[in-house]
Amino acid sequence: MGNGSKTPKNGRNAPTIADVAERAGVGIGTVSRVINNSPAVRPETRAKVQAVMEELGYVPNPHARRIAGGRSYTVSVLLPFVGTEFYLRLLEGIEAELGEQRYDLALFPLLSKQRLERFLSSSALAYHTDGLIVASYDLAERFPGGRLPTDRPVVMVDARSEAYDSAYLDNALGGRLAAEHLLALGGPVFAVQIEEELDRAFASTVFSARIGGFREALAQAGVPLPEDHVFRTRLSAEGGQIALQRFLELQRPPLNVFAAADVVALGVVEAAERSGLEVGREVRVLGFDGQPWTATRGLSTLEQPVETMGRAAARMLIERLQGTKGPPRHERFEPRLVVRASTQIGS
Amino acid sequence: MGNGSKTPKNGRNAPTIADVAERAGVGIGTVSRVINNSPAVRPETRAKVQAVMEELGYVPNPHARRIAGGRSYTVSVLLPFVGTEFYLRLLEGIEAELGEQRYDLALFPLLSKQRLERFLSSSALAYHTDGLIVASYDLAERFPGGRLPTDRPVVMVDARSEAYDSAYLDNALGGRLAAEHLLALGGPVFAVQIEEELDRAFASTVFSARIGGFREALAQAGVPLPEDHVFRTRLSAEGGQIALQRFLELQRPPLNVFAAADVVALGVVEAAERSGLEVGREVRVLGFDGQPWTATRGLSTLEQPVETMGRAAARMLIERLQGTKGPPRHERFEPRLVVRASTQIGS
DNA sequence: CCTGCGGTGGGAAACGGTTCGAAGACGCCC
DNA sequence: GGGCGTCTTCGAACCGTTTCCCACCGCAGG
Repeated sequence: MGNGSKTPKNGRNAPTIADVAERAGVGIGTVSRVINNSPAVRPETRAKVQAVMEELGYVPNPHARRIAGGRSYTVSVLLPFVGTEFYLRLLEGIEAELGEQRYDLALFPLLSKQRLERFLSSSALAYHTDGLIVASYDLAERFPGGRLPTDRPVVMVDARSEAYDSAYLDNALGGRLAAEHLLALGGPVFAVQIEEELDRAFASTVFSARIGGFREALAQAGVPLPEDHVFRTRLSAEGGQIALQRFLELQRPPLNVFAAADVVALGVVEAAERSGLEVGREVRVLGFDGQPWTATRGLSTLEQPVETMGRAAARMLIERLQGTKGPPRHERFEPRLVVRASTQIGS
Repeated sequence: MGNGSKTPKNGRNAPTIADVAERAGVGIGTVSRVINNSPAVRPETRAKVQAVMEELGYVPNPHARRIAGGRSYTVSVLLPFVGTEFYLRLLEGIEAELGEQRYDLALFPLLSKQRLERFLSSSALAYHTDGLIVASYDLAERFPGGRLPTDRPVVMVDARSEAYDSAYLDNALGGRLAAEHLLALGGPVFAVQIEEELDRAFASTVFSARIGGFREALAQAGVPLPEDHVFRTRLSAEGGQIALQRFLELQRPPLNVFAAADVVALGVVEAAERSGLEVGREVRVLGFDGQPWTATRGLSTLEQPVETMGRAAARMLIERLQGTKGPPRHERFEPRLVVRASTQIGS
């Protein structure tokens, strides 16, 4: 096996920093500096090196980076193990921001508490990462001292934490906006609440915050929400279908329904259509999340800036990784009411 | 900051192989051989080294292993992004087997096709692992040539693939067993089928195989299954609730329901209880999966040896990693009927 | 013309492991 | 007693990066 002939193609042995250096006629240190955006490189040199990297398809080996530099340029993202589009969008945002800073991410689905603890303590995993982004759960509060047993920086997203930086949505505000909107339409108001035990391992509070804000705004307007106007279900479209059935037993159309999540709102719409009721007139439905498909289904919703929140979280983490000190910072985001056919008479 | 005093505790700087070697009075090569179960170590030496490793809390750095040895002793597990207990159990099995061989795993939730392709091609991730275990989807068939674009070994679990080793359950057999059992009870038979688009990114075939076997066995017994005796829903307990509602519109109790998944069967049970019907007599319910909680809920089910399948998949992968050649091997597993109160008259 | 200095670039050392050639210890045989 | 395997063990070399020290360059100032 003479290794005289280079095989820099996407084959078994990838090109190394030495290959790049040689081909570009510079030293390995210079290549490293280019990779790490060090300012101490002349623009022409940088361009030349980058061209060679491109040509050779060079990608720095993260394991080597980790071992040499102490950092892996990788962050772990801990996310609930539920299949919703929300997390897809959130990751989109996180990844966009991390990518610009040449960071990678490793996903860690939160399947069980046991697994989480193994992840955090036993260091044997592939998750030897520089920092953590935790989505949707305030994991910190379930550990003694209110802090995760790790010395790496942590940022919360879609959740607020006292102990760590966080980027979160004002869910209660969303509930209040929902109340205002539905009240303006006139007619009785109902709500679909969602069980917090998302995946029977961890509990989130977003849904109760949404319904809480809703209830509060209604009360302030002098229209309290009766208990039987609230239906609780697990997170599924079918739960929304059942909810509307119940509501129709109590009340003849027209009626207004606020669902704490778009998926559930979709079920309400499905059930209405199946019952031959006109959505937007006889049954008005307002969801929450702003999932992409709500536009084509004509579903009114409270849109949250998911990608933006993801980016914000990633940015905060990177700043911490670069040494920023100081008390936890919190970025608050607001949902935006998007009115579509499902809460508008006719088209 | 004199570093004269060692801090081998679980602090910032973990002990290295050199620390262990020094403390044990051996060379680093010997320590490495102990770590890797090389036979060329005297038992007493091995014991001594292991004692020191224990004492120091030494864990080999996977990045260093990867860089030095070419392997990372880590395998990726690709799994659908749905929050079911099935995957928890599957991972339990996989992890048990891998752990015995000193391998770690990195989870990769299959959120979208786009993300999968990035994972497989762009090598920049932390997922520089030695092999892949793919759960539930025959991902291979969606790539040109019917093979994943990777040269690392691949094993399928809970799915069968022509191109790769696989450990899978005979779902059709489960359906047939279900049919036999329900027929023996007497009375009309219904089925709840589940949408294959588990998480709207990838499609699985397990549910249609289950219902397929069910239908086939019924037909053979001369009791074909009418179309309106099959209700389709997404995977959720509420879907089961709605299904029973529909069935009760067509048929007065007693009736028998086979649900293609335990979660859905649970919904059927819930709906029956809410309607004041006696489960096991007026409504008989049979699930599929053998989730741990079925025991306490008295739900009859087709139990699958999930952990065992996971172990089998991991074992096959490790063998491949150790150089085993040859055509794809397939391990077939069979579900086992567990009869409980939900398909038994009285207690 | 010499000196000093900021801006660049080169490459040795280090990171924490694996691997492999070499060497020591020991027992056996002639 | 010397020759020769076998069984263990040692530690240097290496994996692909980062980091740091030093050298070099060109230019302004004395």
